Amino acid sequence: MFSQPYQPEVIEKKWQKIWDEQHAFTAKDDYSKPKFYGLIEFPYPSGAGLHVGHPRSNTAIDIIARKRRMEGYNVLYPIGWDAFGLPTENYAIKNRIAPAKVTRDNVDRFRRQLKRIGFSFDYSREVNTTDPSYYRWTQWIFLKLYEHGLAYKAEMPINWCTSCKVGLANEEVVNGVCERCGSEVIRKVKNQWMLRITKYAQKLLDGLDTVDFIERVKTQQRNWIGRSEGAEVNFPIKGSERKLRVFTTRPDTLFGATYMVVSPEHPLIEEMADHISNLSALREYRAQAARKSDFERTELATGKTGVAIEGITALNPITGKEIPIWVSDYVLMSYGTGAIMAVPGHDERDWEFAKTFGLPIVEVVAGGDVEKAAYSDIAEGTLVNSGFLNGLGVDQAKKTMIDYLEKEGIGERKVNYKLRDWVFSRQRYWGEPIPIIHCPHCGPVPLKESDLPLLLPEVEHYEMSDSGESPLALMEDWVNVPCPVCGAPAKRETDTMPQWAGSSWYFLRYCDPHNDRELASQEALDYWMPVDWYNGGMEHTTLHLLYSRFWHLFLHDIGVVKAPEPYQKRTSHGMILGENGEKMSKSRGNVINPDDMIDEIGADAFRTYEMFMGAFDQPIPWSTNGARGCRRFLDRVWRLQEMVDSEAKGLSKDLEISVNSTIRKVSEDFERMKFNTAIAAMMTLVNEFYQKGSVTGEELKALLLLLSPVAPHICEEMWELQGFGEPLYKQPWPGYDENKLVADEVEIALQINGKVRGKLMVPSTLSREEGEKILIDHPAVAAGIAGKTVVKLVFVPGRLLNLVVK
RNA sequence: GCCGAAGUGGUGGAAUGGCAGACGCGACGGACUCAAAAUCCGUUGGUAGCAAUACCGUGCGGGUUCAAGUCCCGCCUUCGGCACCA
Repeated sequence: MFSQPYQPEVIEKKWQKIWDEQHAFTAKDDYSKPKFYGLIEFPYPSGAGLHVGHPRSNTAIDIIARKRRMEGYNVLYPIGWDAFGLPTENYAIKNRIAPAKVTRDNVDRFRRQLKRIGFSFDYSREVNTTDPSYYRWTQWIFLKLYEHGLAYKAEMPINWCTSCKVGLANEEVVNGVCERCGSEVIRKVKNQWMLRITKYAQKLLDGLDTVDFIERVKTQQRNWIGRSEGAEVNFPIKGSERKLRVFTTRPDTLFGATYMVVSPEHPLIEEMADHISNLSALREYRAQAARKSDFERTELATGKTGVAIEGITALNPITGKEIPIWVSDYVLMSYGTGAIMAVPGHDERDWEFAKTFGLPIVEVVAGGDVEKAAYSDIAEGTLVNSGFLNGLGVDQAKKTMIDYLEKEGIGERKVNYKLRDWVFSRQRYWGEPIPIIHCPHCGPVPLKESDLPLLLPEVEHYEMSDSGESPLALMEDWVNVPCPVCGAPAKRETDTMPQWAGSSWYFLRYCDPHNDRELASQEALDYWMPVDWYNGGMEHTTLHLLYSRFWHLFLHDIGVVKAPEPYQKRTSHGMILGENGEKMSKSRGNVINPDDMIDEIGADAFRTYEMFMGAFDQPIPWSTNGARGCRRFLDRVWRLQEMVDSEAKGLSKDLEISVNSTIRKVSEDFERMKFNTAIAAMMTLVNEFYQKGSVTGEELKALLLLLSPVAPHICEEMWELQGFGEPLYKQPWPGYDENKLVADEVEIALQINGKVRGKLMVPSTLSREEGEKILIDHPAVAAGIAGKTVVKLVFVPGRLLNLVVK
């Protein structure tokens, strides 16, 4: 009689050691086998340690990776550390410890925590973005981007904390105030490194049609890129050669353009300063707009402000009518041309502005009432008051107008994107140094590839300087170098790269992580890429996921990688909330620590609960009782060993169907990430074993194989205790018998007019005719149809018989 | 305002247009125990009924269908993201 207790704390350590010693999960460099590359977002090793969100993603792909190995694939399931970044630097400043040391400690703790959960990572391929042998290649990619004109320096407004006197990353600005000191954040123009991601806007959009990403990821990226089609049109300025160029998506409404608006920073104002009579008012307005914080700007988004430019007017190029030019901060310098033609009849913002300042509103699309509201319906409206466009629908009018503009040389077709270039500078210490030297004679000079990596020097203080420059600026020995071209005294770039740099290509490094000649060998990249399945958080959709696609598209264009897109499939998990249904956070006091949970119920039960708690793609509150329920389930699985019938061969007759259909359901559900229903199916099977009171060796084998990707330690241990042979991780994934999925007899519902009147066991091969007879004869049905006429009979084999009567 | 996701028992959630509530949590009852814990067995949407059973029930209002949680039209609410993008 089997009586050993289930002790996860013992067997989990035991099997982790065995897997480790046997290199069970090491990806092979055998490029002849079919491969599977599963990826999760590599963690940022924060001081707080692992939280319960990490294991949700990791376990999901771990299940897939373990299943793929059993299916015979050569599997790459790597792990690494995205270790540059602000929290580490801030912690280092506060506690006076070197960031490199903080990172080392945090990585060690994270690795220990992850190992405890039993993920089948290939730890021999670990990468760390702060390792010079890694960031050497991050810098190399930067040089390539620079060489191809995709990295440039520009005056860009950044977030500026008025109290700390430092530039802040967007992530550090919370509700318009500084995350650290709580004071106001304004826009300040600084010289910044930029990456020309906008050049890839169309490719980033087109690529989405070629990959298997969940729809909401595609939609969010499409919205973020924000493609819009229209035209750029030149408006002459009266009595001048200067033209004012605008972008519009509604060229059809050109006849209704009654004024123009330029953004406060528009160059027109200074260029035509001589002709403008209220220059000081305009400059004052511009200064005011600059002083506004982002927060204020959105707060004020309801009301419109503006100043008319006095002294110059524009001409509507179609009607020839003279129209005023205004300045307003609702027009952004960073989109389109920084100037618009205002059509108040058919644009809500223009309408509001016109009403505020008493500007004329002309209806050019009939269908609404332009005195009451802007009419912007493009599907219904018909053009009026528009000369040669009259009577046309909006779509047709757009085409006709653009053709006309191009023929007359007034304007041309144009596509615009909301996507902005990527601000790539941080005035921070803990990031990759940008490998550029600024020479007073030669301008920016890139380092030679052979001089990489450009090491991050050790400094005394990690605080930003008073001028808002990186701490590197104070390192005179490091900063002052001769120009590599002319030898004149020059200075190194002191900004560092943002955290997104290292994570934009880490999946390539995993393919060949120890290569010191190239970022990865061609063969390794050809074999492993693209990533077959990438799971991660929705919060990265328009950041990391977009940035890394951009880098990969670029690396494809310069011949480093074969395929344009890095990820074949992208899925996303729902966030785990606290027990009270709120987001987990220290301040709310509802954080669940995975270590505590594992101490109580073991890693296998923890993994099982992470997958069982609910639909994988939905946000879901944590329930410690629910997690304990999963431990109970594993206890029941363990105790199956007390009821093994060692005499019985194969599957017992009455469980054949259950076992086969469970194998099918679990196999299919794992692929669809329906882990909760897969586990439910296994619970049901275990309940059936208990009903029967015994289990055969074959039945137990099937269960252990199915359960092993979810709860690998207990399954390995039971496999060994039962003497089933070679370790479980080396076993093939179970198949099922198509002929053993349906019972000979099935229960069907008997319905009258769609209402259930009875249930009946019938042979599963029952024909429509036989069914009809049975139905009519059934007492419950006979009573229901007495005195009525049968109109129709609906027969769904194996499901129901429905009689329609009148 | 725009985009997206979602509203089902006390609770987390199941359900290719085909018997709503699988599986788990909680609760209740029973067995074992001196007792408790653990474990095992059972009950658990609502109303009425001793019962068989009947009626009602998937955010709200309509519709399509023999049949709707599921499809269509019109709303309401919650959550997430974006937000003056011309």
